Amino acid sequence: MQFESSLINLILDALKIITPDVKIKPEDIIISSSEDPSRGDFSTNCALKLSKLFSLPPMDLGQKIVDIVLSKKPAFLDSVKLVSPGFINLFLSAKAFQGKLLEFLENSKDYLSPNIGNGKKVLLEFLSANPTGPLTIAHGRHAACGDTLANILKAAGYKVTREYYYNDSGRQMDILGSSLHVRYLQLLGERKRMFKEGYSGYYLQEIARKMIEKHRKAYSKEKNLSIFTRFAEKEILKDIKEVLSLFRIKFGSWIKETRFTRGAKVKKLLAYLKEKEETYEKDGALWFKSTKYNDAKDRVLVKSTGELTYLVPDLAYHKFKYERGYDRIITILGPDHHGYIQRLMAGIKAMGLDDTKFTTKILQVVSLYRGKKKLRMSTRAGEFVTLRKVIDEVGVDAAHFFLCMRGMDAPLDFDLELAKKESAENPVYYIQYAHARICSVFKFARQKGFAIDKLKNINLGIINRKEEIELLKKILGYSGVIKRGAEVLETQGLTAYLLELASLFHQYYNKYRFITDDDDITKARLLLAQAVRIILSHGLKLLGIKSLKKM
RNA sequence: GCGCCUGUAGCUCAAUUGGAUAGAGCGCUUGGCUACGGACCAGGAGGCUGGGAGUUCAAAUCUUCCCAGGCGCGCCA
Repeated sequence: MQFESSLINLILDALKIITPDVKIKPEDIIISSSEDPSRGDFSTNCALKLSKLFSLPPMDLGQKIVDIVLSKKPAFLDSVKLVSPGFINLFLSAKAFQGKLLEFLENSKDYLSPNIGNGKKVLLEFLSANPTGPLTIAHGRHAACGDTLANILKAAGYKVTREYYYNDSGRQMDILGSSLHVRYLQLLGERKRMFKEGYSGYYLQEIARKMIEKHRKAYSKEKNLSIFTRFAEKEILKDIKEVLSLFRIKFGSWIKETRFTRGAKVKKLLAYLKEKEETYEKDGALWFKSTKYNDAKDRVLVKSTGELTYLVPDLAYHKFKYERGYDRIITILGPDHHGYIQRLMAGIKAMGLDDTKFTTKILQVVSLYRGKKKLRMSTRAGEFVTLRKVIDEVGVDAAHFFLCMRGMDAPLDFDLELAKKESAENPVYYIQYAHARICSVFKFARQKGFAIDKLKNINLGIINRKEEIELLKKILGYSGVIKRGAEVLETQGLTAYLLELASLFHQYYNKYRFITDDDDITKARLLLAQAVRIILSHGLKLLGIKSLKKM
């Protein structure tokens, strides 16, 4: 069991003694680890928070809690101190920490995975780039963050499905097909110019070349351009999947929009909304009363031409998400979609679905720099650095780390030149180096006759130096980081934590030796290093980064 | 104009979601390699958290008004 749980129970018991009839839940007691040693190992603000409920001044309530806790003298506590304005600082014994190290090594799973998910099913939709061009660095951020978030959720005990939804029809896809058509005819020698809205990127020329290789002139007189759309879609998706595979990311589910544009599903959905009086007709179009659900304005569902708007298949898609029985449905969207969320939410409510299961996260933009120069990006104009190129330049590991390093709602500056120039001092190398260093220590230890997996009769009482306790505290804090990441749906807590852990390890390494003349000390310290290694490796894996034995 | 996001050290960003003295990295600067890997470590300088008012034991965090930047506001997708 984690220290926090034991401490919460301790406080709860004390509160029960003070006033038996006041009901306090474990969630009401917040135990936080202290960064300043003078404030103990952990502290709680419960006396401040609960002072009104108990109608006692914080210091008085705090004193009562402290008195009761002290009277019990639990073995793992050294001392308890009340500090103005009402914080209670808890000092744990070194022995308590030593015991946890042993527990960690014997059953590390419990300390790596907080299990707040309880096997609940989560659908995480992310990336969902339409197949109109190669993936860019912005897509890379969606891919890296989404994937790591899925890993964190899984580590926290959820069952996660990664889903990719894309448009394979509609105006943009038509333009894509027409653009390929132009390139195709150009390559066959026709004098034809790319139209204004067309996709003029180089990749369509390559795809046109492939089409000629495969079909020669067969489609030179073709009037139905959907042949071209399908061909482009297929090639671009192939490229996207290839890059994702390079980027070590795998989706469990790929969903096409056309699945929801045809057949009975749409008719049924529209009929349902009509019956529930969520719609009305105006100017020959069918409107959705989304303002009923806090949308800024009502939205068209069926255009006066009889065509569907984007919203309709998307609503059908979200209904499909619910039909598959997920407990939570999370979608990561780009900032250009934030205006869309309200109407989607409105639709979910109008369809009678449980909107509390549904969460959207907006992932902010990435600006790519080469030194001071900002690189402009436009898929249509074909001006961009592809994700593939970025991976080539800075490597998969560094790319993953940098893209997961910032909060989702903070815009990210990604400087290629800096990433290359600094590659020797990259944070990701700093962490990987800590891991490699530990492996190297183990190798040396083995030569001296200490095999890490065969250590027995360890006297962990030797682990009692300030730096060692600090490392242990950090180690034990890992599952809390995972828990929090799963709660707030962020990746950057994990990257920050791993940097801190690596830093503590490097500090320790520089100050103390692992292999010493004293066998007991050697063994105990090797076990400490092993715990650090297990966490580094686990955390890096969640980030899609390799743990290296040698660098 | 309306809506969303952002504003913290020279730069890029944190801050246990309202906690105690606001922290890292880069850059700048002073030091440290005859033992497990120097891709490392120890120290220093650098702040009115964009500005004002409010809420309370406690505000970078919440409310409100300004200022600055980004994005969105189609019978596009």
